[in-house]
Amino acid sequence: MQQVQENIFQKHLEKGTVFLDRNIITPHYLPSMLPFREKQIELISSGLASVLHGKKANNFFLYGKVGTGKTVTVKHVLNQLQEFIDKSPAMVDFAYVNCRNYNTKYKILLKALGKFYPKKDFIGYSSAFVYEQLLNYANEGRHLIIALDEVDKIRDLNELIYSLTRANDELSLGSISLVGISNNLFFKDRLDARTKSALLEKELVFPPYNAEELKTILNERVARAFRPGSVSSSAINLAAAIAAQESGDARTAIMLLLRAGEEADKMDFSEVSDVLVRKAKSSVEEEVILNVVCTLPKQQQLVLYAVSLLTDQGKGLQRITSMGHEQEAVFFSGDIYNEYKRISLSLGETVVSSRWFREYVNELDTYGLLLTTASGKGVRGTTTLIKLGFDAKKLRVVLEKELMGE
DNA sequence: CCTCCACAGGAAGCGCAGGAGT
DNA sequence: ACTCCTGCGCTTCCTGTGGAGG
Repeated sequence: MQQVQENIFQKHLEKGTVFLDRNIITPHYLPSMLPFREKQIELISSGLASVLHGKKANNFFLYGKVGTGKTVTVKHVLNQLQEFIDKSPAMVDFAYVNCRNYNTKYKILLKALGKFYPKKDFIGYSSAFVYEQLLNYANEGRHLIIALDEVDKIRDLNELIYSLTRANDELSLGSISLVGISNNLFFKDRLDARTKSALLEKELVFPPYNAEELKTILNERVARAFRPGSVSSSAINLAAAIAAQESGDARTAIMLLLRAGEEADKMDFSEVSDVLVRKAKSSVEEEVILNVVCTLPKQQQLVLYAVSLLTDQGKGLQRITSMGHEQEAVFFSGDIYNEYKRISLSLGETVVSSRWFREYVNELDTYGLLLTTASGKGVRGTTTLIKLGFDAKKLRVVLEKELMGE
């Protein structure tokens, strides 16, 4: 009697899983339908459609918080445009650039040119040459659209916008238009007037999703990402509710279900329940924080560490609330500065002036890592009260790894 | 009331790196 | 290869605000 030896990988394939197509429930997945963004899609596509009539398109500027569908919407519109010009060729081309990775004028132009001339390699050529090539490409009568995701990350944005608007004046045929995307609402203030009026020709706001909308989005994804019936409706509702409460962020909602699904597989459960979603909550939160915190400059990490250390040690001010006395982790900016100085010195890091320290605090505030309030009345004239935006213990662990890891 | 303290945030300026012009 | 220019990160200085205390 001959027994067929099973391949050792077979059992992993047959091992139960709640997923049908895990890829669909990741934040990178590009869905073909974008519920609750019909208006934005319509506005952008009608604005860009003028390139099909051989005219320059409007410059667009889109902003909204993380996970409000800015990137997905733009990619969706561009995909549709590609499909359209595949069928009925037009002198139109576009490039999508994520400026987190390509954060200077030169790198961006190079990246765009790489899309326009897939066969050529421009690495090593001068900035002026690359710019000329781009102009030549447009001057053959092409209308170009360049989408700049995370525009606020560009170091020499004024320079870039100036070059590209000037390019349009120089071109006899063709044009170059921009679609800027940002989640930093304050970054507009850092631009000079000329750049502002050029880039902000048409502005579009992406509002956060509410719990109902998130539910619809999740339901649609779950139907294709998971096996039928393997996700309880209470799990979906909870994931939507958590994400809506935090920030209206579809990315968080999707990550919650992804992690909950992975946990279900690990435990050999056949259903993703709300219990697993709740369990996934802290690990997703940590992931989000970790991503933001790790990309912070060292000095800002030190400031953040000072606040989390003081918070964790329970040294906050005692404040009187309507509920009576409560220990709350609120600090004066001066006390944080002293703690920051102490930590930096002991780690052998440079110590910045208190003026610059205040700039760091403001920046951490815009990321939501710190919550600041003007003291108003009752304390030390006008000062800033500082509170931690996230769990002190978790932040402390992450930062200690970051700062003292090596 | 005046002065001092503790701080906010604007303005000017400084050293540096890197890109452009020659 | 060299200067010149420019933007960036930062310090220094300064004006303003408002409570605390003499």
